[in-house]
Amino acid sequence: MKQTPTSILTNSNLRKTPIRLQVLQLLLREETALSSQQLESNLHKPDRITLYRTLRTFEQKGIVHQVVDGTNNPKYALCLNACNEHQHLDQHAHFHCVQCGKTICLTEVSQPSIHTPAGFVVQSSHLALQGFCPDCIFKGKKKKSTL
Amino acid sequence: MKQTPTSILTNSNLRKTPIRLQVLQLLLREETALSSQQLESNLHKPDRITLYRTLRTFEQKGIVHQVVDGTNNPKYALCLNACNEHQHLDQHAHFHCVQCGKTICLTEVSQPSIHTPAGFVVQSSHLALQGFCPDCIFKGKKKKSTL
DNA sequence: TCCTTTTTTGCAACATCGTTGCATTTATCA
DNA sequence: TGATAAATGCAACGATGTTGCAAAAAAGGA
Ligand SMILES: [Mn+2]
Ligand SMILES: [Mn+2]
Ligand SMILES: [Zn+2]
Ligand SMILES: [Zn+2]
Repeated sequence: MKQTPTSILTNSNLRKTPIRLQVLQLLLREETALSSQQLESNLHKPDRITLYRTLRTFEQKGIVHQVVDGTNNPKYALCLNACNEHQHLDQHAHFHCVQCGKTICLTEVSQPSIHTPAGFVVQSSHLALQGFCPDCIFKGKKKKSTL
Repeated sequence: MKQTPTSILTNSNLRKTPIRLQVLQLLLREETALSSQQLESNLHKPDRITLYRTLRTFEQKGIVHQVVDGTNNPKYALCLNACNEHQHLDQHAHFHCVQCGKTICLTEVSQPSIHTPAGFVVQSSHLALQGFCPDCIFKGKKKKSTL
């Protein structure tokens, strides 16, 4: 079934409030991961604190996952359907375009298997790639998008 | 030749000031990457602003590299000798211990080669691993170290 | 529709992190 | 031991993120 803001909130037993619906709408429309600032500047009646709480709630419920893209500026993207309040299953790489600033989930690129030095026990990993996204390889697009 | 705080500053044409010498001493002694807060709390007469400027200068000169360990809290570690003011060559993975909080450069683990989707041009990457470090696999050590 | 219950919001207040401008101090070297 | 350039220390500011608490709003049943 296709996901809608309403269906997502219903499935997670969360009330349908304006900010939550708007955040989900933005994340569903964009294919990219968004920072809290990017979300805030695209909301209708934004309240910083409510947005932070919204994102935390979504993360706890398995609706969004926090993205590590190497900028030390946390981004948020929709989880795959398999995630829920008990576990996150978002083991894919992420790409950050140094030209337009977009951060993209590479859902088809799974975490590489690493030969870790003896004595280390790896539980999870983040792979963040930097470079040029398909839109930016060709000359035209130069400016950072606000979304 | 063995690196000392003094030799490092001399090689980079930087003046030998107390804070710079202390930061280098800490980074040389610890095998781990340290955050600006961790550094600050282990300095003798710390000034936050001077420390930030010190770290920025060191990064520009190829003395330290900023470490992405997945916590969104930037860490700093000494570069290999090959780095300089023109280029950084620190393409290794980093490990963050969820028990003791230490972040360790895995200099022997180089970046994995990734099969990126068509259209993306990768220039650099960060691989951050999370789990238990050798010191923390066995029961004893439970508390986060301040260094 | 209206009332009750529970969740969610909005605001104030605060903490941490990081940056810039500028006058003062200090390291370096002649 | 000065002269000079580099580095520091401080004030001031902006951005980010958190908590407590009273007010508002969503949900569901009467
Ligand atoms: Mn993702
Ligand atoms: Mn490193
Ligand atoms: Zn791009
Ligand atoms: Zn450890």
